[in-house]
Amino acid sequence: MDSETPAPSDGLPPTLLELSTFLLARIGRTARGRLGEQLAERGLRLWDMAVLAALADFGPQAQRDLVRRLGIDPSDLAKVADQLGAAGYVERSRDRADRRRVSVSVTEAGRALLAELEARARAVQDEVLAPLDEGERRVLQGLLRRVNEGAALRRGPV
Amino acid sequence: MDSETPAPSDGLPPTLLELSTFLLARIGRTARGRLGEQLAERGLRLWDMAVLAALADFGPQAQRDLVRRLGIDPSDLAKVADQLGAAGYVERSRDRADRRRVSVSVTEAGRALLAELEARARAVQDEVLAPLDEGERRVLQGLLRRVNEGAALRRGPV
DNA sequence: GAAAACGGTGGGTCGGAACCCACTATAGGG
DNA sequence: CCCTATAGTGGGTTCCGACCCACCGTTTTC
Repeated sequence: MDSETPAPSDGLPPTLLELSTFLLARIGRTARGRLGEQLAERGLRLWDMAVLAALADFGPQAQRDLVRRLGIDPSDLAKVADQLGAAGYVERSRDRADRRRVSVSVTEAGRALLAELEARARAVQDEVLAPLDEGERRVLQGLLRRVNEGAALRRGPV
Repeated sequence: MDSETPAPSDGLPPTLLELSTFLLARIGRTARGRLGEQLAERGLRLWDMAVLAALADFGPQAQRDLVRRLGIDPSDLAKVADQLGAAGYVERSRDRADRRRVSVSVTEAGRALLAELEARARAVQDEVLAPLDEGERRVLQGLLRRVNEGAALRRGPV
């Protein structure tokens, strides 16, 4: 099943294990990597999922709004939207009120895709958080939310 | 102080915020990034710190042991060791018993550097975990340790 | 309307991390 | 001895994410 884990044969330096920073970095990287793999199977990347989610949650909006909301580079968003559009997951139309703007919306196919991606993300969660029981996972989730909201998060990435 | 946070102007899609995977990825990335910056100020990268920590915690050892312990690529380790050696943070000598092996050990300067890096890492922690009080941080740390030990972690990175 | 500001694109750079291969030197087994 | 395996090195390649600039069309301002 998971015979391909040549990971650190465990004996990571305690000095590092005591640093939450390191654990967060390490575990976060795992999560990101695994999720990335799942998305890659569909030819997608993290930003694609983020954009779909934003559209599903907040409804159709101009790219500039997505840019602000997600902190993505406008130029990069253009590419993502382009690809999602070509695949039929989103639709783009120029805003009639302000023709500079391009309004983006999810299609049905897009919603379906997002649902599938969510399922995959949860599957990854189950793998990564395997050592924790239900209650503990909720606690973790709560703490992570607080940390996430607590400002100090880095610019840029999802 | 931290006026340069053009981060997602907050309004990340709830769909994503419900996924621990995403929060872990996002927060982990922040932690990694911030820590990376600190190390960069010294011209170092994460691996350098990991290697120093491993040597400090487990004593002098051959590169092959570091390779197994940390899951780093032998070739990459060679480069890291090289750089650390040149800067005087580690010493390398051929093992007399088996002259293929290169035994690596931290110098005093190396230990001092490691101590400083630890301090910086803790500072980063304080920033990132700002929203949590002492008790919560301990809980988080405990959960992260469990997750980390719980196998399913990805190969490779620190 | 001319000039400045804005939304969106296309094209490209940069840096980091992981990975891989070919090669040297040494060790150890038959 | 010869042959294979092991330890370490040097020199790459590849991939990705972030970032940046020059540019077009549109809108707003005066």
